[in-house]
Amino acid sequence: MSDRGKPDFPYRQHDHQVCIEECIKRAEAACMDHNEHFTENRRAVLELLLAGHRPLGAYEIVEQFDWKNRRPAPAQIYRALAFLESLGLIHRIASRNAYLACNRPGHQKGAIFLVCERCELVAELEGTQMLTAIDNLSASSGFVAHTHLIEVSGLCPACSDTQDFERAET
Amino acid sequence: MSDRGKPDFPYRQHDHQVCIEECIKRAEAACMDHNEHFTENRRAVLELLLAGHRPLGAYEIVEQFDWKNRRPAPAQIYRALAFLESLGLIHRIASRNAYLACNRPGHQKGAIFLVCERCELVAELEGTQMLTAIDNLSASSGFVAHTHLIEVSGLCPACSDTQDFERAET
DNA sequence: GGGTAGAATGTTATGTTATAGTGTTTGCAA
DNA sequence: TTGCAAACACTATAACATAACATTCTACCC
Repeated sequence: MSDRGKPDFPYRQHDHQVCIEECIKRAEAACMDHNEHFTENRRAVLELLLAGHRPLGAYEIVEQFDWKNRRPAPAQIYRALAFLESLGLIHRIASRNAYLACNRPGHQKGAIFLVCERCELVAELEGTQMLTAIDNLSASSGFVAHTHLIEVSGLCPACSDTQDFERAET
Repeated sequence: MSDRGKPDFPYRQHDHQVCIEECIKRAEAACMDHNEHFTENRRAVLELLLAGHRPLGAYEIVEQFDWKNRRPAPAQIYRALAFLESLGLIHRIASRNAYLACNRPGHQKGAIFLVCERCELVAELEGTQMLTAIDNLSASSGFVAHTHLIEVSGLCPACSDTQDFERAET
């Protein structure tokens, strides 16, 4: 990976194992807080999403799901996804019809997603200020904003660096 | 429709027939410019989308399509949609899996969509400044932005005004 | 006019994403 | 131990989208 002078793109030089463990811990805590169960099914789905900072389609999750040698039906995966999303533990990437583990704990709202067209890496930026600006713009039209969707497609630093087609590392 | 003090939300007090005609004219011109044909199929799809400032799903278009008493296959509709989108005459609303006629001629890029959760009306705002800000934010992470998706869900002025469930007018 | 190349359309089939509906199991508390 | 609610299992189907290939239309050249 070439780091020459590139700015602080998320995930560069991070310890992914620690990252995963922290996310799981946060998930457990969030379930406690909401008096919900962090069941094995839900945990398995979250773990698959945590494997990389790349969004997975629901059916990719179905395929990769190997807990107790079972291949669950889509409905089961969608239930887990809906649950995890309701707790702000994952996000749906609308432009890809895919799901991504959240890495901004405690900041369910106000994310901007940078989606790499080449390696599929997705960075989640804090965008509260941006959202405020958008809310103001909406409000000036008399529109009452509830939820926001901001997704940017392009090339991540690693991919815009390289000319060949190797994938950026997680 | 109650107008008391509400700001300039798009489509209020506009002549929709004129609006439609202008869009059709622009479509014809755009096709001329690009040396493409504005075929009856494409026109029919665009006209359906122009009927209201609401996004239609591809299969809604299939159902409403009555040109020459034929009911086209989805593929045909998707071809027309892809064509119209390539010319910037329509937009895809990702959060709804639906398509919307463009009403910002000549400004293919840089739109922000305000989607009413109640009446489904979609306003398309000029958001070039916002996009520049987002590009700057992305760039500070070393991300090279190509395309943007900004969709806001909420309530349009008419719907946030009313307590009952009648729909806002087109 | 006739030929022809490319665009557009017609048609069939299938791939992909998402949810509805119903019944069963599980965990927990009265 | 019974009863309840949450979660899960399973089946089916809805909803969205594209692949592949045949046919028709259109513009243009001879």
